[in-house]
Amino acid sequence: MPKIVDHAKQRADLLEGAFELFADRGYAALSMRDLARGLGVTTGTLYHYFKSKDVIFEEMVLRAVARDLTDATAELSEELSASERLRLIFEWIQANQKDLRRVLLLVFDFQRHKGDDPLAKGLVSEASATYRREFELQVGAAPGIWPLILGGLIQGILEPSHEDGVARLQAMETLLLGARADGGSGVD
Amino acid sequence: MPKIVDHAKQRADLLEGAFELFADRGYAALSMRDLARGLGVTTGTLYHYFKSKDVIFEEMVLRAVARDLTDATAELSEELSASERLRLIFEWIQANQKDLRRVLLLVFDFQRHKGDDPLAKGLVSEASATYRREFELQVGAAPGIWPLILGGLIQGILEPSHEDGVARLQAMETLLLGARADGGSGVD
DNA sequence: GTCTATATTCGGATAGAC
DNA sequence: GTCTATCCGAATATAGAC
Repeated sequence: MPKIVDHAKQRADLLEGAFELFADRGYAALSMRDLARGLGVTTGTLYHYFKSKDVIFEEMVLRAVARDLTDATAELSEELSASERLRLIFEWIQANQKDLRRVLLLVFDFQRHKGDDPLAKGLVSEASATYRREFELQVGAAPGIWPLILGGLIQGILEPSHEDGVARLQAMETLLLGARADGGSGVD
Repeated sequence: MPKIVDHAKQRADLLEGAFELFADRGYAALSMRDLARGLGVTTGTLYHYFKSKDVIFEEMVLRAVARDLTDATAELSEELSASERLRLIFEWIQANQKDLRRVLLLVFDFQRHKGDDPLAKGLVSEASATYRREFELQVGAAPGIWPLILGGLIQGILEPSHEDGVARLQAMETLLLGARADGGSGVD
């Protein structure tokens, strides 16, 4: 009788571990060999569960996005105002900013390595849009708020010493109120 | 007497060409051989003018920053209001966004390759701070405006199809006015 | 271990000002 | 012709992949 393993769970576990390894070393620099070694399996096992390095990367990204969205919105209830939801999401982002920055850098490394491969671009823009849409669903689509979120993360990468999350949250609230005052249909 | 070439000009020309090559291929993927070949010289020549690949990269970045600042602020006069200056700078950024995005991606590639080398971090944060300080000098330090600039560029990298510069400019003007109304001492 | 590719070095060739 | 900054590219050393 063959050894029975939960195929889906094994895949999920591998993807989970792959995230840490990719985030640390980048897409290009992490070979399948290193990935396997870091996961405690062989390349043969990896290829048994996944068709290619790209497939691993793609599934890992989609998984991470889904987990983030669940996690970030877990405590948001319908009864909260847009402003309160914004504050809670902002706090989640601040708490997870280290990981979020690693993801951004990983995505840029992936993009660079793939040149202008349309598949890669599609994955990146789809993942990015998923975050953005959920954010706009939660707090409204006031122009500028989402780029301000992204910009805050980038600023933290570029100039770690020069950060002021509180001021940025206030700026986002200003934008939120501004859009409300307009007549509400603020579309970015 | 020896052959005379304008040493400073030759350095500048090499750095100029190096920018295009680095921006296209990234820091890690561009070897000194390829760089030399792309510039129409040999590695020997390169090392005659520069101590190392890192020095080339650093000088090239500082040069590009200086050129950008001169270029972006060329048409700004003292008589313009902060809001008008913001608009002109924003238009310059929009016109040069393709290059600016390439520079951002290049910097991220450099950072990844250098790990947490403090010299590399210093270069990146110094360059970033130079842009930011000049911007704040020109339009004021209203919280959120600078990250919003960065975020717009990043959004363009991640989701090229979903861009709205006009809305972002309006958001920045809102933030500018908000800071003014506060009493003016809005520090990010 | 071998093989490949890299950043860097160095002894010599070249050009052109005097 | 002399001199030397400039330029060349094979050689070196080192690192990593396999």
